[in-house]
Amino acid sequence: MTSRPIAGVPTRKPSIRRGNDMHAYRSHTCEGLNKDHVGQTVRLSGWVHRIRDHGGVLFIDLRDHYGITQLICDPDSPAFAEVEKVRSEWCIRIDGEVKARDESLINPKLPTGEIEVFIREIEVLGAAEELPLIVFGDQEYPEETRLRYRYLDLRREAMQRNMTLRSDVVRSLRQQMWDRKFREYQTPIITASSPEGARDFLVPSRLHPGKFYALPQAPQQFKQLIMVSGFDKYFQIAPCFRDEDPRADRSPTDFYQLDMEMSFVSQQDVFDTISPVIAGVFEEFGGGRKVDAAADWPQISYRDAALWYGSDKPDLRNPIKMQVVSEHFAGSGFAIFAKLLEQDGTQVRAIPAPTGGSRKFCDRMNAFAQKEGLPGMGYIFWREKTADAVAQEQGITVKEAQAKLKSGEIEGGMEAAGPLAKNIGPERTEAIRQQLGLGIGDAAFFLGGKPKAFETVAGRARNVIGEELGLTDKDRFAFAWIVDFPIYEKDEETGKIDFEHNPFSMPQGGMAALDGDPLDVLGYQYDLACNGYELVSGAIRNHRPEIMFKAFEIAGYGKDEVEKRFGGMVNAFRFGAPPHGGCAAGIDRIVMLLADEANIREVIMFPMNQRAEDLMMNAPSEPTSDQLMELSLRVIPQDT
RNA sequence: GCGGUUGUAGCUCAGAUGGUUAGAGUACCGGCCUGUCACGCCGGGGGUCGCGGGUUCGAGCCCCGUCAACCGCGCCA
Repeated sequence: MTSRPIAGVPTRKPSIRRGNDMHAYRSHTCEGLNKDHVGQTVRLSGWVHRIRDHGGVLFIDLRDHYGITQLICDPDSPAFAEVEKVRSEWCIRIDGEVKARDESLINPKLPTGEIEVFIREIEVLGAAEELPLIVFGDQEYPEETRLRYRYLDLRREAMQRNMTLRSDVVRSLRQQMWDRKFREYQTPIITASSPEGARDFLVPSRLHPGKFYALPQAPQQFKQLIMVSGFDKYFQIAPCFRDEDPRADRSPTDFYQLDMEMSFVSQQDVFDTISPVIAGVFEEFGGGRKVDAAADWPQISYRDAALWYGSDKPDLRNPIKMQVVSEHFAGSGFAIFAKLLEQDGTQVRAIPAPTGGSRKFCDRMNAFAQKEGLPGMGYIFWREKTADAVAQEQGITVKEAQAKLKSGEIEGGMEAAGPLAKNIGPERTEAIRQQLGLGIGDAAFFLGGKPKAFETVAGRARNVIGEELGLTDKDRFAFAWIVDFPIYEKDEETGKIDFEHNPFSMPQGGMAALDGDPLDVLGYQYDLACNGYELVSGAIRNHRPEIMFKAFEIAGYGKDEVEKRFGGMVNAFRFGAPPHGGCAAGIDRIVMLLADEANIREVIMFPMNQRAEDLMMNAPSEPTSDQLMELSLRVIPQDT
């Protein structure tokens, strides 16, 4: 017997004579039968996957969660007339006899391909109407249809695989955390609104008319309080609720994090703890794709990441690293950049593009930059010297130049092409080439201005260049810790200083650091980037009330304000708070990467659509007037 | 809120330049078929070409508006 035991299903072999003792629905699963069972009477339940009706004999592929078994029926069976009626996706139960297939009829594609079950009896457990989407095969369907009939979509092989993968990943994460002496604790789902960060989902209170609870954006304050409470190591597979607009890698409404926190630790301790956990699931479920060893994950400062990769979640499968090349353009003949560099805070940066040395490619990238809202992207590319150029240099005809190049009489060598090269002249061009380490067949793109203004687009260009030139290694998970996030940022318009990330992080240097320029203050705050996604985010927390008040003061929040907003937590810090820190890993994103899906909805059982609607359950929906009354709420009609 | 892409049968898609009754595959229904495993063969039903307006003798195709889906920007401590 090779079938896995099923909960509630007896695993003993049923005998023909004891057929009446059989489990009501099945003796085996649809993956569990093989030639060892030949001659036995078995009972199977599942869905009609595919029917092949030959008139006199008909075949049904019966599918359950575990596999597929071919059923066969012909007029010799008392059930034949009933069996002829079934259609795709009917849920049925059959009794039948396991028969060996003739050597020539074995289906090597099925684990059960050596046998088939001759139907003696059939019971229709659930008939199906005409289907809005077909479970069999891998035809694509509009997402709207898939979401509306999610239970049918989920029956499909790819979705069964994604969801079981997700379950397995969560199991593995839990196990690894337990192995590291963490315990899982639950935190409230209905709590108080936290004014920082994303929009909250509010929950009206019936007992307190006019007041609202909120769904937690993360168990952030609770896990810190758990540390103050002395539990030392906490984790939770935690639902998080944020009222954000969705993206392909971001679920609206709710998503799950592996949330963890630990006491008496430094930043490096957190890395050392969580890195092997993350690496572990990627190794276990990565399907053989390369996983950077956790010990080798680089730690890159936020500032360097912005400069080198134009992103705080760089895709390090792509080897391209941007560089500052301002000096080569300052005072050069390329007026646009030369003039630009006279302004404060401006730079010219280069994106080296090895093997990108063709005008066609460079023009395409330039067009990409323009589409992204930049004036354009200057470029230089290096190629074998053309006969034209040689002729001009030597004062001979092009034909002569061609001949001399061919005979080897003249060394061709390298030539820089593109409008930029002409403008800045050969020396500067050569200096740039050497700095970037490029050669014949390569190109470089240039962007200038205030870094903030072009950095993000430069990062996207880097991605596209890496993709198009095939430089990005698709068969790899590349990780990096991004560290040293600034605590504050300045609003470009208002000039106001505000928290750049979250207000709970400990500033590097503690209280003393807060005396200088706020924009120079870095936090013990970090993200883990993988293949261009932010997978983990965390910090060593600020557990010192006096530093916290000072930190808030810089961002313009008075003591009263802090007491009001974070009173619960700040109060707790007055009673012997331990130093602590942690992080949270996005489970949906991890599974998305492992499943090699580009959209997070592919790894969520019942996701919302792009407009945060649940098409299957019809959410959100209008409340009844009774419900509103009870909550002391009145809906203001939207004017259109 | 803004930008991009898409919208033709239940589904996937085809319909050069505007021109007869809008097609194919698949699914569905009926018939035939005893070895298929994407079974095969014959027949059938199924369309306000997202919706509204305009240009034209004539619009699936051109123009304007609008709606929806997805992707992105803003947003995401």
